[in-house]
Amino acid sequence: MADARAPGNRRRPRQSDIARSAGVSQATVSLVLRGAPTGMSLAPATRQRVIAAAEELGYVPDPVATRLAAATNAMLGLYTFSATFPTDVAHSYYPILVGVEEEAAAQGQDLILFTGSARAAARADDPAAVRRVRVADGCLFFGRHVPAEPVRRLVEDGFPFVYIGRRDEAGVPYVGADYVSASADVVARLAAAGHRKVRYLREHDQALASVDREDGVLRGARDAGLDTLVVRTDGSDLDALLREWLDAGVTAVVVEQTDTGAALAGLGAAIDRAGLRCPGDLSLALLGAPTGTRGSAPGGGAAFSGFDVPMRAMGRGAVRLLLRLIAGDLEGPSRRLLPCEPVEGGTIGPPRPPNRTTGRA
Amino acid sequence: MADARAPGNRRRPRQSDIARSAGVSQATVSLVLRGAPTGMSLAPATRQRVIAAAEELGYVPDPVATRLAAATNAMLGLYTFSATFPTDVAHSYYPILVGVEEEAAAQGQDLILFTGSARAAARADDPAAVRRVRVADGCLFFGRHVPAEPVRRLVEDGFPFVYIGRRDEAGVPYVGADYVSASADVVARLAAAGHRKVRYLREHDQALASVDREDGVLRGARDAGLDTLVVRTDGSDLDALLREWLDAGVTAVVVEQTDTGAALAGLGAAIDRAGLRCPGDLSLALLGAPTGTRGSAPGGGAAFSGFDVPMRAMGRGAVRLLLRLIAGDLEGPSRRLLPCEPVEGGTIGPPRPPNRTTGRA
DNA sequence: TCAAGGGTTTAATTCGTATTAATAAGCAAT
DNA sequence: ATTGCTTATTAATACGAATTAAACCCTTGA
Repeated sequence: MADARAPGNRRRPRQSDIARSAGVSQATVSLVLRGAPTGMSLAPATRQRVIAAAEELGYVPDPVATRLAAATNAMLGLYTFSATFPTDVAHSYYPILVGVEEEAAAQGQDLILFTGSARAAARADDPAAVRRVRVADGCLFFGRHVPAEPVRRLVEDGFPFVYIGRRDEAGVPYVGADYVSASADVVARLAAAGHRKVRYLREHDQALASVDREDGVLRGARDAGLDTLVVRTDGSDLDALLREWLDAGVTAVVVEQTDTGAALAGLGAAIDRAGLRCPGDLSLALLGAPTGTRGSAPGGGAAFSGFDVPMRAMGRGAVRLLLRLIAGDLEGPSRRLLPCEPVEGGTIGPPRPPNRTTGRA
Repeated sequence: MADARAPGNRRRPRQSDIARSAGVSQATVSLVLRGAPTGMSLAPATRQRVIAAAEELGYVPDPVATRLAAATNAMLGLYTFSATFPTDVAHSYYPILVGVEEEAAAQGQDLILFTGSARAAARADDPAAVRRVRVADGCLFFGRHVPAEPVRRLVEDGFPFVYIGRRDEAGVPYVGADYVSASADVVARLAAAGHRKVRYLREHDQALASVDREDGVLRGARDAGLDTLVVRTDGSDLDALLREWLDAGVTAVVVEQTDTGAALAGLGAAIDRAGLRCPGDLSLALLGAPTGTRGSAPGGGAAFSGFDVPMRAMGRGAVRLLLRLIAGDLEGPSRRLLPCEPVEGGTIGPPRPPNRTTGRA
């Protein structure tokens, strides 16, 4: 088991090889390459010889050994509880990865994707596997289904990590999005456009992101004095519900955007089947608009009105926060909520006059 | 720097703690927890005591130490030479990552993205930085601009690695796509549709992928006895060229798909400006069609005809090959070209009759 | 000449686990 | 009682680098 080396293969050079080659001790090699502590000096000639030998042999420090000796290795972990690179292009999380990668690269940090470990952990139902993240200097966590216990242990051990997305657990650092304010703001915009009767469509999911949006919607509705109702759906058979809403004088619908997009897809299908136009017949707002070109709404194909989740910024911010935690020089709070940019879009208009008839029977 | 431990929490338990608690040696603990080699037996009572103590203390093995002792670390590297890591889904290489991650996860391997190192290497123009990939058990390389020297060193050292994309250098294992056959096949399809006069538009790039496509086009044209000409472009000002072609009786154009997409974009713009329809006025074929929905062609918006680069399969295949190299049990060749799937699309039609006038003056 | 001092280098130890060679203990047979 | 043979356990060491205390120069100054 020990020998996984391909045949006919020189061993990776280590510090002792350099030492022998340069005629010094391993300790000296470490001091030269790692940098001597203040007050200790190396002879320039020695330094040169060591560096030359290291170059000659193609030495690269073993991050595992480095890590075991309690230093850092310029590697950040990324532990996701789903695929890191989503196969489905419709998957909405990848801008986070873009942000993480951008910032990590800018900071000279490499990235370890614990996809193999995560998969193994899930398959074997082995909560201890999360510990593997300790090979990195610190780790980003991301995803909905997170085993609480192993993460609690990481906190306890003082291992630096950051969640992407808000978390409730005490002492867990995170970088999230301020869904509450953003959602309230969307409702306020509907109110400003003249809407009085609004419905909020969400999924059955218990995720914090969903809870926050609902909180925001309710807060915005209360502040504006709107008639609002929260409805949960799995996205199927929304035709009757839509009809009912229209008959009751509802003029605007707010939908949450999730990773599955079930609620949105279901509503969109129902709107198309009913032959409704947006925002002519019905105003639509999306809490968390998908980025780029994929945001064409049903009933006319306009860009969704709503807000933009700053996913890329979250990724970047999480990396920055993590690096501060690793360095230990954290002054401010280790929990941050980033503001969501309002998206004007084209699906919010004035409310449809109650007398006008809808698309078709 | 040394202390990454949060203040005031106890050190996490290690094997020696269990040993003390159970009244055995550390070696025994390791043997119990890890499993003794065949031929060596543990007393059931001892085993019980050790397991109980480990449970009691909440022991979890330190993966860092485990790997330091075990020599292989179940980590595969991924090093790209492009300016930015293709985490953006819009990037044409993204499916490769999907494939790599899929297969790595399935094999229980974690993935190290050397984005930070690559960036640093590029910035400092330090070819030695590539050596950092040795922290992984093996590495995948990917990208057009590859510093030859450090890679040659890796070959020399016997470090297991695999290129994604064909390489000329001797002894470099790769998983690529058979652009030659696929391109020849596309030309054959044009010939079968009745086209006699065809132009091939490519970029100035010297990349092997471009060379292969041109070779394939030329081979296909020769086999079918077509009148063919290769034209290089940077994608700008193709209007005059397009006009010239039409006047000369050209009825089909083949374009290469690259990471920049410059040639294709330029031709598309020229076609749109000329008000041409595809395939009514001109047949189009794309060598390496973008996957999914992004492939709508100019002059009508049909899906491109051409072939599909099996990027996902390349990613998966590269991981599999790399693991075989690492394990050392390689029987077959370490160079593989995967076939490209032909894509029917809607931009190849019968040639336009020579008498009919084109879109506009 | 010896001691003191400063600049350089190294021996020794640490990190936590895996593994092997060696030891100890138990028991049967001689 | 001694040898021989299992079975159970441990001492010792490797893994590769970081770190500290100690040793080694080589000058100066007395």
